[in-house]
Amino acid sequence: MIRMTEPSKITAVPDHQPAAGGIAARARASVGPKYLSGLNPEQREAVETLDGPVLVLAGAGTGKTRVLTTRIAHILSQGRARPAEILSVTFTNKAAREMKHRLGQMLGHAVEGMPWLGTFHSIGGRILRFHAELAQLKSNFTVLDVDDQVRLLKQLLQAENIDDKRWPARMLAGLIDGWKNRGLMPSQVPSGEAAIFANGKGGKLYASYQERLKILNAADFGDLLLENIRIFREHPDIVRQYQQRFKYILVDEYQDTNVAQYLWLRLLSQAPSSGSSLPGLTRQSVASSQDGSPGLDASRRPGDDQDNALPIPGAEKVHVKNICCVGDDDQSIYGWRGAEVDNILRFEHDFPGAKVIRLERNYRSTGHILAAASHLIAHNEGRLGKTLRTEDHDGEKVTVTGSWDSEEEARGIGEEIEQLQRQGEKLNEIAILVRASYQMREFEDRFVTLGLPYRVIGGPRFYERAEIRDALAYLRVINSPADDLAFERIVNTPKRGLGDATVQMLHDHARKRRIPLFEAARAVVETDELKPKARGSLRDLVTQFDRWRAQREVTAHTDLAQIVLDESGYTEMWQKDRSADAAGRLENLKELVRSMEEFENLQGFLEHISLVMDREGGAEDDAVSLMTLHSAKGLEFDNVFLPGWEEGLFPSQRTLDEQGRAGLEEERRLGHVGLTRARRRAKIYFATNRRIHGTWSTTIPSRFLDELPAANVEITESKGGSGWGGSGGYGASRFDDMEAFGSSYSTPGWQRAQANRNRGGQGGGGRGGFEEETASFSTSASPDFGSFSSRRRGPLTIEGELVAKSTGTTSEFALDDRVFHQKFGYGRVTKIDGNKLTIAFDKAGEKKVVDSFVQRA
DNA sequence: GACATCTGGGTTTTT
DNA sequence: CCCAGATGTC
Repeated sequence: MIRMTEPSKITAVPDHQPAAGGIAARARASVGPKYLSGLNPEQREAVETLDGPVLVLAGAGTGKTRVLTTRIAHILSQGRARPAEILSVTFTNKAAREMKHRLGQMLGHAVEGMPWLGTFHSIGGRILRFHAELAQLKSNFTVLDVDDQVRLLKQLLQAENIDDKRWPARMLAGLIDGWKNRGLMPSQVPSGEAAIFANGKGGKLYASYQERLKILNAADFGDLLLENIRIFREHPDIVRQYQQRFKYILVDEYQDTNVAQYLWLRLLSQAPSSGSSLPGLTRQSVASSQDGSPGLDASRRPGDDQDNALPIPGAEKVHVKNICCVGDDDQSIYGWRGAEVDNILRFEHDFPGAKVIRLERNYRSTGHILAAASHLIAHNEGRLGKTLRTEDHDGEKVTVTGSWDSEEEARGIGEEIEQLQRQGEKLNEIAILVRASYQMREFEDRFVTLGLPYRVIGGPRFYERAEIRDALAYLRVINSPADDLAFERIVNTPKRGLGDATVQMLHDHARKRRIPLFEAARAVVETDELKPKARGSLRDLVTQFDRWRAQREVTAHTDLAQIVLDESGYTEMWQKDRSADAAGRLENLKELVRSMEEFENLQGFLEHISLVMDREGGAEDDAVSLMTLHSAKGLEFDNVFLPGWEEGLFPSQRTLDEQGRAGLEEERRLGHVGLTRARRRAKIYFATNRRIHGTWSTTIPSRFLDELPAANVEITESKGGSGWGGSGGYGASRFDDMEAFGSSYSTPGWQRAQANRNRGGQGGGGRGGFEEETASFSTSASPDFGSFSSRRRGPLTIEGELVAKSTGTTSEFALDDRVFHQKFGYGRVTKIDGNKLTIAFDKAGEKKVVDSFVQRA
């Protein structure tokens, strides 16, 4: 067994007595229910401590989900509560689904009766629908997504004559979102903050935005919780009702909660008997050792004053009931969108008498990987401190590999993946985790060339796709005629000759009479204010909607959706579209209609679509996963590649600039998350030159590399040779004074990296002459590429890889063939080399691809 | 009103 | 460099 020797930085909680606890646990284990067997003593304690507040600090890979689901099973089987009396919140639908699934397995039947297991937003939305009238909404209100929000704000800005170039709607949306995340209603926004937008109009805009939402019978994501909080505060009888209902509360990923979610939980977690105020709602100052940036600090904290003023009447005495929060402060990576690590750091203070349980036994990674991750995260100061340990063997060391530039990095990783594949590794067990999504393209290009199957995780979600949003807009207008945003979205989609001018006049008309756009349209077609052509198509549209609404009564909602898509000409619009992704979009539309079957009716579907629709699937095929570090949280792979560990990219310069020390610590946690995704192999990369926004710049290795423990890390040479060209002209490193764990590294590569780093400063000009086309060669086939420059300039290198990789068989394609590629669309074959084709794509430009990836068009 | 050209801006992402 | 939004032209 390997034990990390890193001492806990903060030990707010004494260690539990291993002897006594262990014996007691073992004694119980022999008689306990079946679902408890196989839990280690800490996990078991987390499951069995049912009374009072519990914080489970669950490090990466320590069986967090298992504890949560077992705890629910335990509560149920002990008869402590019925399924409908347990509130269990997660952040993502995926996590909620996973819990439901595992619970079903554990209990041996599907968990139909857990209506309150879901995401914060879906549960908040559910509660809000019950009390919609208290928020001046109807229970069929629409949930707006960011796009709708921004368009609405744009309209408000126009109405106020504010230049939306100088004051972009998107920025205002971000501000409002931030306020809502902090639980602030328009009247509670600190005046200083409200004033920063549009010369003091920010607060007023927030207020009028809220008014507009009510008129549109709509709520945004933030409202789903904020309106809950307001209703709870203003109606003690209602909050009491929920407090009584929820006998147990479980929270997943507590480190990611924001202030609003925290307040919401506080309100629900009080014992119903006390209609009391909440101590601990005073959020002043927990130690803020990690807050190094005063400016940011000031902007993050002002909400606190507001929190102090919570208008909750009643006695002092508080009974907090059985709330169990599970989280890992070391995996808090969403501070930039309002998550408050403080929530978890302050748990014991907020919930007096809380029991804190640490899960420190890692069941995922090998010794070296865990040691590297632990050592890295130990550099953070603001943490509760955990000491992860594993009983697994040491395994392979974490590797650090430097390359000349990002192309070489991608090439090297591609080769290593092929190597792993030859060793029998499943591609599904290989992931590349990047800091920023622009890093992905280089890998995609490379994989396409190699013919290596891959999938990108994350990216635009299903319901964010234009075609889905369009289809939904049609259905929204049918369901809710007051939904102006939806109407506006589809009024001229597909093109009907109803452009800006027409819409503008509908707006005027609607505003004058205070009616929705749709009704305005109905009225306007009776007049001759529009040109005959526009008038005709608008009349047709109104008639169509009337007909669809009538059909709704007698037609299944899935059929109706299909009818609407067909009759509106929307399907046809994509059928006619010759672009590469049209086929995929039609497929998505089919998928949308199919997914409607799970819902009772149109109303039910629309209520949930914006909250629970996420893309899934595609996991059947064996493919390498490509994603950001953020979207990797919660996942694990045998083999994890971590490219781009360079100053500026990772840690991200922008985070450092904006959030200072706290930002650096969050970046470091991101590194920790990345490493702990790996079960057996973790491979880190950095490049000396990287192209950012089109220009090449020279970079220096990430300071995080210095923070890895030398004993668990192996420095390897970049495949294909000498790494660093170091073109001089640097200033002193900012990090010379940082503790350098890696200073004892002795391989040539590392020394060169160090030498380069110590000369390093901010990239500055290194615009090397890399304009030449990618030198794609296969190292294994070309052992003697000596120096970088000889590789770079030699024309043969371009052919090297193609020759090496060619199958030798003649391609079934001929020059000038018209072909279609899933990703790049249509194109023409310009060159053939064995099974590798060079294709000039209509949209995507010239690419080299393997012939099996294209078909004749 | 529809299409072409231009400019500016560019982490991370859930709901 | 590459995309989205905004402006300009027919």
